[in-house]
Amino acid sequence: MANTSARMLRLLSLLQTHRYWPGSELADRLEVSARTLRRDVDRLRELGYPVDAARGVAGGYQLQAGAAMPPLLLDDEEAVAIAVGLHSAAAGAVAGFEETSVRALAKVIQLLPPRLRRRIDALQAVTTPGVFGGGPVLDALTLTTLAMACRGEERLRFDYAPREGEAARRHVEPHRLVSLGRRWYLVAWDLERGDWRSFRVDRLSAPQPTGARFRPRELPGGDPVEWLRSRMRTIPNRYEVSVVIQADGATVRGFVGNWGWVEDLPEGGCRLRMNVDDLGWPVMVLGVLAAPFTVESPGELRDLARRAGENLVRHAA
Amino acid sequence: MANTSARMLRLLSLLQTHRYWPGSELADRLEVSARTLRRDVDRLRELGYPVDAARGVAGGYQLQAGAAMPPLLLDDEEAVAIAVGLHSAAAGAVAGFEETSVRALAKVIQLLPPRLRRRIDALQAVTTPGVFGGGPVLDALTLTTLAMACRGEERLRFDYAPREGEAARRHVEPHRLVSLGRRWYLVAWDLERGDWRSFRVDRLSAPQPTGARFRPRELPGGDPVEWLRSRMRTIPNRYEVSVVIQADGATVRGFVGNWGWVEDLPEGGCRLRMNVDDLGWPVMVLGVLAAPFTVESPGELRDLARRAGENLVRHAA
DNA sequence: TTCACTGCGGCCACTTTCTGACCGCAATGA
DNA sequence: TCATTGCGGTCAGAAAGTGGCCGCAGTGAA
Repeated sequence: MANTSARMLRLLSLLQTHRYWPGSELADRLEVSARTLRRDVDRLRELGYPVDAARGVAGGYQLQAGAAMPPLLLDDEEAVAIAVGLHSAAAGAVAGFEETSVRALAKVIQLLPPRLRRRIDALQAVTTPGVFGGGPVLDALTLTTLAMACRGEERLRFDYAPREGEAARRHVEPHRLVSLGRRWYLVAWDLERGDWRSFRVDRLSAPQPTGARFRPRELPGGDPVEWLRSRMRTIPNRYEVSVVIQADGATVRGFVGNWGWVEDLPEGGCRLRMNVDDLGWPVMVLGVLAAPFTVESPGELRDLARRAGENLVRHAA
Repeated sequence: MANTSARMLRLLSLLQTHRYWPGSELADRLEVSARTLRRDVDRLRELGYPVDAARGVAGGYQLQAGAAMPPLLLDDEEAVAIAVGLHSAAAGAVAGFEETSVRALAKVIQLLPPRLRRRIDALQAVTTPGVFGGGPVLDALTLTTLAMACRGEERLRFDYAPREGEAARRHVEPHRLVSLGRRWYLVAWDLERGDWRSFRVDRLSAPQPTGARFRPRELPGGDPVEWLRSRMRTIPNRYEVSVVIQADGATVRGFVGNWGWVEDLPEGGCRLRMNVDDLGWPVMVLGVLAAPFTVESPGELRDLARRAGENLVRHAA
């Protein structure tokens, strides 16, 4: 039967790569009779994959979008592209998709043949550098290891360097990875302390799944993001930027994309709000927009902008 | 046999989502005896998927990375995350991966159930806004339609508005999508003109696969990217930026990531090179680095930086 | 060390499915 | 009109999948 199953997969793969296939060619490639091919196609249809067929002189088969996602049969290139895309999405390139991307990435990485993995590792750190300074640089491996441990409900040991105090080895039951304010946190049950804790992933190193599985405990309140947020409230460390800019709202919006909120003002111009760790980014935006602006908050942004401006003028002579 | 095949896929899916599975549970879920499960696992192994097994009291099965990429069995969330990640990678979020990402995206989109497709469409244009102004905004649908037509070797009609002259309907045999300098081009055999042509994707609209398949012709020289580049040489429109910065090379590198090349200078500092359409981006970098710099080229960058600086100083008061 | 647990794989008998060959039918487009 | 191509019924022989049984072999806790 390995034959049949494998053949079905091959058929699906063929249908996925080329849009149209004449039946005779498919039968040829699969090394079966046309009758059997028809039966295979039927089987696919029974499994819920909608295979269209066209009769007549230029007939053939084609796979259409259906109710369920068929198994994706990827070649090397595609697998790498997917991993890389998820990588950058996990790093925050697409706001709101960090966590889902990491989960998907963990799955892909786990299955990726080593030779492809090497190609991706070469692309290194998860935090896309260059978008703007923000966010600590993380090891993709660390992040996906954690994601896999969460998914697999597997205990975990790692070194953790808290803000104060000494680094120490921890032993936890990982619960969820949460991306909050351009930082990653692991929410986990600390086995030694017998309580829920959160760990900043960038302070964590050498994670090792122990292999021991566990039955997940219930997090108080249920929602890890809420739990973490309420925990973080005591340590606010971000800037609330608010700037009025004498420029078209649409232009500004196009510029900051989903890294900020732009509100059109009735008297013309717009107000830009951003939440950032690092004021470098708003300064960049102001610098390149080349439009009059007024900083409402924070004061530090004003100083930073002035200094940046002076630096530019001085050296652009 | 639909049973067996479907069961194998389900087994693979189970092994992909949870890292460890006790055999009894798998057998339970698949509604077969333990003996048959063992056989199924064997079959997977025969197909090349390395399933590890652990004996003893906490035994179980687990899927490992193997030589080939197994079929990815995705749930809704993951499929969306992958599409979104590829989206942003196709838009140039990860330099050098635009084309592969579009190819992979085309495959995913083609298979995506409509309800998921809607979720992704809601995320709109392919060009991630906000990274910096550059790049025209493209419709993801257009791009993937083209990619699918290329892959499927299917003739295509579309409206094309050349730089000069009137828009007209074209009929082509699509060959390859090429991303060059933050723009997308379709390299195709123009059926009316009987010659190879390149089309800027952002000037192209209403693409429609005709359904007619064709046997791909050979592009002169073979390499579409080279072919296109040599064609473009007559119309250069990018800036070659070169700036010496009195700052640590590593810092700068961390900032510009793969949007530029940083070269450490023996006398200290570094030289940053970038290829851009829009000088806004290098100005941003210079602005936020807050380090002395010297613009080597182009002259326009100097002016732009000065103006941006003056603007910052004036309004940051 | 012992013992319970779990995976491994041979064997058997029975059942189910798969396969290729043949057929006539139906849709398609030249 | 006609060649082409997909559809699906039927048949008989071949191939496979299945559950139940067995003893064996690692593993880790008591």
